[in-house]
Amino acid sequence: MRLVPVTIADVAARAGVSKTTVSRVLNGKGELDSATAARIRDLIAEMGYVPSARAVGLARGRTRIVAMLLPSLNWPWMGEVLQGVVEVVESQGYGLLVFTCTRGDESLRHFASQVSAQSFDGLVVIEPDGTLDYIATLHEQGLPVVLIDDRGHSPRFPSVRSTNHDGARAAAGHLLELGRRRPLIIAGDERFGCVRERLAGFAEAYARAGLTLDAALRLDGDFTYESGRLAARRALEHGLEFDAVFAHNDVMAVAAMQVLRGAGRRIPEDVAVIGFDDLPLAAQADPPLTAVRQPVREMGAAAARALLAHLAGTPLPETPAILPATLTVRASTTG
Amino acid sequence: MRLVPVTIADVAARAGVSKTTVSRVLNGKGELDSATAARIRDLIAEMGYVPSARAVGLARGRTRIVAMLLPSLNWPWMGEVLQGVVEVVESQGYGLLVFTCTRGDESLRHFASQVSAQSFDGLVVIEPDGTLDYIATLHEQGLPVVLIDDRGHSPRFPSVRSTNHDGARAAAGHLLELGRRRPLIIAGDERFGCVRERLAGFAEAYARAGLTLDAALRLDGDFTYESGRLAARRALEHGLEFDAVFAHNDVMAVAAMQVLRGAGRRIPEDVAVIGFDDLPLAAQADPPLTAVRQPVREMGAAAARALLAHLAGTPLPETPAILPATLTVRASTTG
DNA sequence: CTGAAAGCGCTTACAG
DNA sequence: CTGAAAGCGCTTACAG
Repeated sequence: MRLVPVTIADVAARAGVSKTTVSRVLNGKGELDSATAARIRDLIAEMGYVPSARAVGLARGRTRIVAMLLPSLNWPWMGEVLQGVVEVVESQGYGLLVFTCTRGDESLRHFASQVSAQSFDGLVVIEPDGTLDYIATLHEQGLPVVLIDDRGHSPRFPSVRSTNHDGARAAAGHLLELGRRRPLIIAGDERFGCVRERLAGFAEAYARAGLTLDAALRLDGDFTYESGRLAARRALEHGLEFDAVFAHNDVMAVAAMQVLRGAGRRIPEDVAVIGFDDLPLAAQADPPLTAVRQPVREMGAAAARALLAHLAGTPLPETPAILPATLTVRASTTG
Repeated sequence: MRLVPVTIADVAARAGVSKTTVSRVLNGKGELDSATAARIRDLIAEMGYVPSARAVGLARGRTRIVAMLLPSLNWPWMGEVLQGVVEVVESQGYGLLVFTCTRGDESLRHFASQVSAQSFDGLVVIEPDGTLDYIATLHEQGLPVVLIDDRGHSPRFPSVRSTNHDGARAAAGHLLELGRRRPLIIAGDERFGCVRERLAGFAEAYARAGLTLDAALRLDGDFTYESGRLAARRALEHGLEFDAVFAHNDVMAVAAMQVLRGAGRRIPEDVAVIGFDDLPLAAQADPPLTAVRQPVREMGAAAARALLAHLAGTPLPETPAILPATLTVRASTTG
């Protein structure tokens, strides 16, 4: 049965009409006799006819497929984003093609050739390192693109982002309420806009309270578990005095908690700890980790919705869509 | 430029040859004058011509797209599997279409319609709950399918799995070497073949050592963090005596560790703990968790390789491909 | 309200 | 070694 799929010609023949007519009931275009329309509809159901995606795509010049380009699927929150994208895409009857960049240039070549082959109608992207200009080029050439801006790029094409600044400010506000005046900051790489925003938002809340952050209390990590451990160890070795930790992601926060505990610091009594992202591992840490929640799944869904709306005719907004990052309080600060 | 893509007709016209000839150099079929071939090749490069995937697909009756069907992208190891699949698929010039089942029947309807529309050439699947028969049907109807058998289905179509039995036996062997004679087992749902295999493998090692496991020391979880905590709490409340924990995944193992520690048990001195899967969270737990490693990424890659080989003409093996699950020893047992 | 015909951009016998 | 023509399975002016 699958070997001899039914085509529009088969349906037309059995209905005794032209392919044009069948095509019309399929697409609901043009006025047609309601009786024959009903008859054809029944026949379609009975024969289990589904138009070939390939043929429709060629005839219409569209694939009804959306692509997602991302650095790697190994990152902890990548699954969440993808889930947000895929649900929206599927619910509109589109397919989702996934491209990864783990094999460097070769990955990118493969992706580029699929772009040229017009394998999809639009693109949602989380920037693989160093590809922002390339993506901008695609956008300029007319490929509908929406960026999920996890790094604070603020590009000159449509994007979705979250309030890194406000989220960090909320974290600082929470620590201030708890009377913590000497927070240790375990930051990410400052080349990233999101890192600069988080640093600024955090500092702003302290400044408003009339406090200046001690520059010595800032250590830079790279978002990995190991770098979180390292930062905490350094802070201890250098004899830094701090009563809180604000890490730029959950993994570094958890790593720091472990090191501090191992050194005899009580959490949160001696050191209150806050992470960023609020992945499942935050709630499952010991003690459960207070964290700024990034709505990654919603960001994926929002990006997909914007892209699909564009494909349906709505112009893409040129200003980024901004979703709120909010604080989730747990025992690592209020135990 | 993207708005007026170059076609094979454009290349043929500029080269002063027929489309047939261009097609031949594209596909390397038939013998053709090496000089003209070279000239056309240069022209193709110069014009940046890439054949339309839609047109090629229609003409050849193939899409060069592979689909992956899975329950949800939220599961901790799903990203790893997908990564394994996507790398193989991309390296062969195929595209990967991802389908999810988070929206229940509607998701499945969407997927089914894409099957009927012949949107892809083959399928890699991690079984969404209750779809095994449906997938078997697809296979019978001629759709090339490979199952990544995470649950021990042992279906009657091609699959990839890991040695649950041997992995659990290795875990037990390790505990026996450490002199642990009363292991608490936090199992998964026994409806899953993988759970039964792990129980059997674990028991076998103890039996060989002349020891019978105390049935009271087995509690059932459902692979979630909460169920791991609950099992550990129950064990404590019931006053069960145990000197080790073997959990059927890492998350439950970590949850149990936290509860036991909270109750004053030292790990590993009082209780040695072993998980299953060996996700990043195992190495990042405190103490680092000994775990049976499931090669999920390799399983994804193996499934993709088998599928692509089949699409290229090699018959699919009817016996499952079996990858080894091995023990990674860390401080939760040997601290 | 309906159909014949051209076209989407390729591939593939077939003929020379 | 090369090309004309048919075909893949649809959609879409155009005509009636």
